[in-house]
Amino acid sequence: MSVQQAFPGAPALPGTEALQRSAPGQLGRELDRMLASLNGPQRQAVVHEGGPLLIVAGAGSGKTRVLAHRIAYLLGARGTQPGEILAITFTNKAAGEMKERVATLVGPRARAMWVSTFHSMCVRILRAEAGKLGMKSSFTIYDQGDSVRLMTMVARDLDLDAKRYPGRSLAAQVSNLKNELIDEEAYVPGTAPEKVLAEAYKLYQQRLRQAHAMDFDDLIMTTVHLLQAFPDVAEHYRRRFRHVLVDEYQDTNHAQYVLVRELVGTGTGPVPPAELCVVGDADQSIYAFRGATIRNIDEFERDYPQATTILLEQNYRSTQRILRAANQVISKNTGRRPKNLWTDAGDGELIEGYVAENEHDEAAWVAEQIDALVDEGTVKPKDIAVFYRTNNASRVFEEVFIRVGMPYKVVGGVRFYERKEVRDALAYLKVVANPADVVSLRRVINTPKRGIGERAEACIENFADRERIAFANALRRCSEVGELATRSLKAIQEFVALLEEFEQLVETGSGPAALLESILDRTGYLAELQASTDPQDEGRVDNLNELISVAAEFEAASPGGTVTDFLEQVSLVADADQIPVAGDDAGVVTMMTLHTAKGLEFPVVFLTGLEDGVFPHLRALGDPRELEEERRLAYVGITRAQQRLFISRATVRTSWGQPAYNPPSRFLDELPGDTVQWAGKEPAPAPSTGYRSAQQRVAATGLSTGGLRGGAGNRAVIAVDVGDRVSHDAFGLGTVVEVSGAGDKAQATVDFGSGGTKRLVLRYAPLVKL
DNA sequence: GTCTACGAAGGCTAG
DNA sequence: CTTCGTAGAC
Repeated sequence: MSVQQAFPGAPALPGTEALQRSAPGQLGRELDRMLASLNGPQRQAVVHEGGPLLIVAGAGSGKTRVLAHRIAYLLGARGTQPGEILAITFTNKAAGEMKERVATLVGPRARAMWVSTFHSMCVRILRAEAGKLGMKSSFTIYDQGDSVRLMTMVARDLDLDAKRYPGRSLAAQVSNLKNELIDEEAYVPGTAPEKVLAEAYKLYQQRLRQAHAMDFDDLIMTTVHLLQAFPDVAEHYRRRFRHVLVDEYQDTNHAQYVLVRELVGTGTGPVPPAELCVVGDADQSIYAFRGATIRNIDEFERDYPQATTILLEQNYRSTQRILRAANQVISKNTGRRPKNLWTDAGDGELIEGYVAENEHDEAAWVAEQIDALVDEGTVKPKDIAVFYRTNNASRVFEEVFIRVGMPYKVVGGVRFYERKEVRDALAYLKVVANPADVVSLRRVINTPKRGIGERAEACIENFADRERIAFANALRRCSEVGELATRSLKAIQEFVALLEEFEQLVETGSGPAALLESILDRTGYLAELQASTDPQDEGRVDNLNELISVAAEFEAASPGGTVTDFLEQVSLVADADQIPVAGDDAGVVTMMTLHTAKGLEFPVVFLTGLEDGVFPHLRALGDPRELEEERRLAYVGITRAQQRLFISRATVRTSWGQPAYNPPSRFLDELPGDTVQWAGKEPAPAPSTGYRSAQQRVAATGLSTGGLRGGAGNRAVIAVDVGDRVSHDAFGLGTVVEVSGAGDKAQATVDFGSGGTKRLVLRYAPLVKL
């Protein structure tokens, strides 16, 4: 780490004449006050000039503040123009907040900065440079669902065995290749399955091009290739962005890493390299599954030999006790740069733990604790967050919260934009904005049912192939197909007329909201839902109304915004973008996955499902590297808590419709013993008798538990048959060779291969059926 | 030819 | 427990 220039006191203000004229002296005082509010390393990070800067920011060490202040300092004290700044954040929400913070410091000219996510930034560049790539600037963005659907179509066209090569898996592999910047030309397959993948990759890319579409990973990869293939384009952006700031650098993948490098430049051309500032914490890297690699942060100094590293270890968020727990857990990971978070905030209260009988009991306990905390009057629901490892865990909490009348919001999960009706409606918009978009076109061609079935679709496709025209054009020329039934032909003609009507609407200046309303009305989509007796469809109507509101809001916020612009905004939203904004009211309890929780903080945090097989996730148990990632996830979870941390696990949990006896999470053993106070009893594997579960207590105190399933009296035992493959936490994989007894006394003899043959009581054995 | 109902299969985290 | 694919009914 290089020695930093001491805080320069009252900084001179070179090159900000305009500002100084409008606010003489005031900006200087503002900057002084701003710098004085930072600690030493933070201040160094803010005022650092020149070479690449790595800020290793521990959890809660004020990195967002440092970034915002650094930008303000660049603008206020170093004469940087807002247009020269590119800041890349993790979510759109973070980008918005960053912009706002800077705006309060330097005024409305902050608007000229680029503050966005990687994906938004790439879309912006790609739309501007689409011509260079032979694309229309109104290209459609395919999300994961679209990619999988397209890949499934590709696999079918290649006559691939759907069992061996599911679209989902092929799409995932292609995604991984793109994250490594390996395009379909560069990919060199070795094995037979890889050759199949290569074929699928090629055809998939061809179909994307025909549809004028890009998938999520294309956005990054194509931007990199654009910058590499067109030096003039690269130079243009390098001239423009003299400062590149990247947040959450530990979550960048290879493609994003190269993208940053290309934007910054090496200075070998006519433009000197931009000033690069990255912020991150290797201990909070939790996105390996989408290609993120800690390497990027660990090797920053090797990638940029001139780099300066600044370590932020003082934590302004949590109590010392919470930090001690977090430090202890993360210290079990190997090969990490040692880091020790500290605070002068004092010890704080003990972490409270609870061993629940089952997941319902766990949820009831959480609800009970929240109720008590809110009753005390010290915290409001909005101060409280409940975290879980996987989205499906939210359901049980929702059930209990609804029952006890606790206001809450689930962030993420079955995301709004992934709901069927919302996707259908958006698919119509996509088709209108981009008729070449086959995936969307085929999604809506018979939605709602209008008598264009599989057969008719195949006829059109054949015709399109024969005539070498696009599917959309074949539809329009359906009368020439010949082999179509009159009935189908009529249906198709009506559908085409409908599409033309919508296109007409856009040409006459309708915005996305009006178009959406017209689509839902004229296609009969809304009418069908309203006429339905299915109670689920009521919610669907609500969701569609919500979507229209979103479109109306979009129009209000960006006048003149096109349908394409609206679709872009909608496809790039993140889970974390929908976290409720803190107001003056009591707000609601927030529930989310640990992944979504990254970057957030709450006075009170509940960390649930601390069981081996849940958290750490089952898929990570056998893999030390994945286990370390789970541990980082635990570290992220613990460090979200400001004042109070509650942790819980369930002795038995229903998963996949089967009860599973999960052992305590190994992370529990890694917590310092004196930081946790276990409620009710010691953390023992078997539930003892004679204590009342939270579920029973909730029932007794009038917080009715109604018909909670899987209660204490209704203990289910894992059902296995001879020949079943099972997994045991300690013994590994095995095969059931004998079953005896019934109910609680049921036993199974399991052959664990090299692990020997064991006789297990199913009631207690941590056995999972495969 | 198209729609609906049933059985099988796969299940995490996300822009 | 959900989503997908395939078989039978309209």
